[in-house]
Amino acid sequence: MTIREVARLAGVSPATVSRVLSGSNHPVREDTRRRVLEAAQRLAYYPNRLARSLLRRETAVVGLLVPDVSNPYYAAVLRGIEDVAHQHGLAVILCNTDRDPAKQRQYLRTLLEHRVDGVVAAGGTLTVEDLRMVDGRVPVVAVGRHPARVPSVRVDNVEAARQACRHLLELGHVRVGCLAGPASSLTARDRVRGYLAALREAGVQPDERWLVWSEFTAEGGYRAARELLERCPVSAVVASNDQMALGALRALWEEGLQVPEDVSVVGFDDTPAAAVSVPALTTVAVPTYEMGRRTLELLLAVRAGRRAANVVLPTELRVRESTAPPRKGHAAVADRAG
Amino acid sequence: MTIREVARLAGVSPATVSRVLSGSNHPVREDTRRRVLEAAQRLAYYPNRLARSLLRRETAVVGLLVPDVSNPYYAAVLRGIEDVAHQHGLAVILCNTDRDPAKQRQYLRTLLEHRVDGVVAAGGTLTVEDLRMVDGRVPVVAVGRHPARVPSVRVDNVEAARQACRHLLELGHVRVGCLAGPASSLTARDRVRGYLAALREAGVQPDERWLVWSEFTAEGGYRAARELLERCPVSAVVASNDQMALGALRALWEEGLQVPEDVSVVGFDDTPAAAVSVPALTTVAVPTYEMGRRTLELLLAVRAGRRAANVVLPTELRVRESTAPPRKGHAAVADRAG
DNA sequence: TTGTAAGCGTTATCAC
DNA sequence: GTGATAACGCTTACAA
Repeated sequence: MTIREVARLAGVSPATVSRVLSGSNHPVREDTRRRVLEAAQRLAYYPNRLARSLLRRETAVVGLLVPDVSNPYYAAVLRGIEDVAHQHGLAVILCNTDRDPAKQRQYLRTLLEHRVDGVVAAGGTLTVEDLRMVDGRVPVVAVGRHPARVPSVRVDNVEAARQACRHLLELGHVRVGCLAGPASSLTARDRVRGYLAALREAGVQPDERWLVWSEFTAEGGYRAARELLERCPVSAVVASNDQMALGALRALWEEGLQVPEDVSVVGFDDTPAAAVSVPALTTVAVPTYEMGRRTLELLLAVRAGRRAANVVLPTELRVRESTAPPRKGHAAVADRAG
Repeated sequence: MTIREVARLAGVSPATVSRVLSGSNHPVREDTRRRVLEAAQRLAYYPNRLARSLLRRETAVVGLLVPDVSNPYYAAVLRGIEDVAHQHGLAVILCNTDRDPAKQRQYLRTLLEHRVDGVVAAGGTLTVEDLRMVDGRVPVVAVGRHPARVPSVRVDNVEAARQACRHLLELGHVRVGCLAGPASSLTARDRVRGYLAALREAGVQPDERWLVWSEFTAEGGYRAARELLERCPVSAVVASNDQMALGALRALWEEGLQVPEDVSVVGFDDTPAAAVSVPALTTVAVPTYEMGRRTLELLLAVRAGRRAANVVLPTELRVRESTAPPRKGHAAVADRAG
């Protein structure tokens, strides 16, 4: 089923069919157009984009490199990206890198071979070397903090974490723990930096035992919280995302500690689960979906040769039920967690 | 940067370059091969798959139609699909249909135009009409229950829900509510059927007030649970997925009801959050990731013309902390929820 | 307003 | 073992 067969059925040349079907603005007589449309319809003809792309040197496909879609954070970003892509008639190829440099290079190679019109890198895993490989062949943009110098959309995680920690400090907490994401993640590191900054600004000397590195998962948060409780007493905890916070809630509960009475907990991202947990999580809302949308808009801008300014989206602390002032004398915490 | 330039630099013909680079088994002298590889390396040459695909009539791309990636269920399935695809050198184009028939048709059209080598449909949204459109142009397989007759990978949701409900019945519950997913979802309907079947098998006449239809989200579960509590007292609830169950936990807690002492709750899917919630959710584990893997393997089989038998994967009830026998006389429940 | 023909970058076929 | 050449299915000068 090719353009020639449609042309034959409609009694016109392939060129005319192309002009009708490809949305060219070349003039075509109205009834010719109708005949072509009808023929295409009858034959259930779908133009071959490979042929078109080969000629036009653009594919209307973009690639997305992401550590792992099953992480709700990236799933939300992806959704934003895909929505805007779809609006603009672009298809999205998904690549799960697992933060593995070799895997990522391999994906990048494939995307290049497919001659994608753009690449979106999420999760900060794109190296300078990767970027050299891509170099001018295809526009690249990033979501979230990134080592390589490419246009990006992100939030200020340092500031956001500082805000979260300050909330705790203002409630009167002094011994504030931090359940950090993997140190390989720039986002995780930024959130730790904000946490530490808030402490220092409040004149609190951070105790290194307060900081536990772990994974961005419920299980990771659970383990980190247990580790923290073993190390030393704290009256509050800032987790690096909501799943970790939820895991921490569980660990605290297992130790017989009440949230927020014995220990306050703040999460990050404001995923749907945060609002319905018991207690509902105080958390820093990160506009993940919107970040995805803006990222693709940025890519579109770069592709069109327009000026592409980096975008920093705002975060917002949502105070719910998991934070409160510390107990008067929180000996109880010290005792249990000791 | 084309194959001719590589050929020129290596001092050979394009044909030879192709033979070296495309993994053909046509013989090439060892040192010629080396020269070609070197030239390709030096020029950072990436073969153009559009040209290759046009000729070979296969693209090494598959399309995935899914209601919404930000739903963790589909994200997990997608991850399984993408992993196997990647292992076989296939790229995956992601399409979020939002269960919108028009949107889905549009995506299907795009996939057809891109000449994908296969289509995976998830979420049971593929209509018979859609299927006719695709008809023999490209293999199609499905994950989950499906109206159209295509090879599929699924679990027996009726049986799984029956198992969940029976667990409650065996604990001694009689008034068992059901928080159902959207009636537009075949999976949701199957889970309701299993729930009803278990009741009938136990000689319990289902009260229609026990069944509340809602969304597959935490918010949906929360609302459905509130609705149920307003309607009539129940001592147990089977939710149609874990997020709904989590939302129900919250609603119950707001009413001052203890889980599992006052009301037992069972979830569905066994997402990571289920294990760390308080109380930890009793739930029916659904092998989402594995379903994704098997689905792509099925597609590969169909594509290769091999026999493609439908796959039904097992589910497993995981009893944790959210279910227990009902209170002796559960007047308390009736009172509060009345 | 329509048609003819060249060519996008590969690979398969055939000759050498 | 290697090279010339003809497609693959479309779009776009250019000609009519």
